[in-house]
Amino acid sequence: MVIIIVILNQEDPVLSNKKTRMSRQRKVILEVLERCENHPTADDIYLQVRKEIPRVSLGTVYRNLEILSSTGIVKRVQLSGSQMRFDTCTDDHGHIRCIECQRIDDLPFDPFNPCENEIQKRTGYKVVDRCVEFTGICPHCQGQNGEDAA
Amino acid sequence: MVIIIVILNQEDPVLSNKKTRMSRQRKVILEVLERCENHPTADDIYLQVRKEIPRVSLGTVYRNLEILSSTGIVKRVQLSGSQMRFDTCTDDHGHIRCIECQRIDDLPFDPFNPCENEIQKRTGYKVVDRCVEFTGICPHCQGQNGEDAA
DNA sequence: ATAACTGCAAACGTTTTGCCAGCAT
DNA sequence: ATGCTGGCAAAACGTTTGCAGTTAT
Repeated sequence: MVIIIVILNQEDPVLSNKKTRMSRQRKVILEVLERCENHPTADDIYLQVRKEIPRVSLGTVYRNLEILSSTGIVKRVQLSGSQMRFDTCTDDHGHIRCIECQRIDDLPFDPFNPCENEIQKRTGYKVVDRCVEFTGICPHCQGQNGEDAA
Repeated sequence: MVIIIVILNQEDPVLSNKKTRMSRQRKVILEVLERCENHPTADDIYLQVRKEIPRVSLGTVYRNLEILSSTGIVKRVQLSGSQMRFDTCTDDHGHIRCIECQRIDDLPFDPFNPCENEIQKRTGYKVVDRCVEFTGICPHCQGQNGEDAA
């Protein structure tokens, strides 16, 4: 993962266009994002970063997430709920959220590939992206209250 | 579509549980929603309703959308962009948004049905809902600036 | 010197809430 | 009389922005 940072410092074509520097704040934000499994919100990230840089501001977190996502290193994912979420993994994949505990997991496969052509054919749209969220009850929560869940 | 309203007045089991009345405002909101093709935002709906009930408030629109969606008559759809969108059609379907003109169309078929079992099997989640948004360029916009789009 | 960056605080847009009055049962 | 409802205004919430000072090149 450090590779990303090194690439950035060494004139990554995408970032060098934007004359972007790898500040301490940005580095930590990226590290948090890589460490985090659960598609954190900006505020989640802020709280994590604060452990390391106590005076960091939420504005800085948002600004950096914006810059990082404009480069494609980070992906903003709009899932249900009122907050934007962020993700380092940029390949297409869906998400599944537990309606009990709110955890969000990645789908282990892409359910859409076979559909894009079909969509293009039937709607006339030229498809450029997709975003999917399933909701359900995760195995753990099914265990906890199997009666409800079933 | 009026059927819905009639049902509501005649003690629809869902709504009668909630002791919900069909007020003029709620009726108009529902009508706007049924007339609207394009997954309107609360504000879109507010502006439409105001044509008929000039003193209606935005709060009322939100309150009613909340009530209607809790009964399942209306579905909140969280798509990209900062605003919630609403939809009368409650059967599962995906959406596709044009990145040029922002219009949103329904997908003419459900690309997920075959996936749910697979997801359940592979993630252990019990799937209860799904939400999908594709983005692309609609046929109209492809025509307008085919060079860009292609 | 320049340009990117930060923290802070204010502003912004969307949604929710509290209050009191009105209306249907 | 009760309780769902509406209008209004304020609050809440997530996010963005302006500013002045700091840091890296």
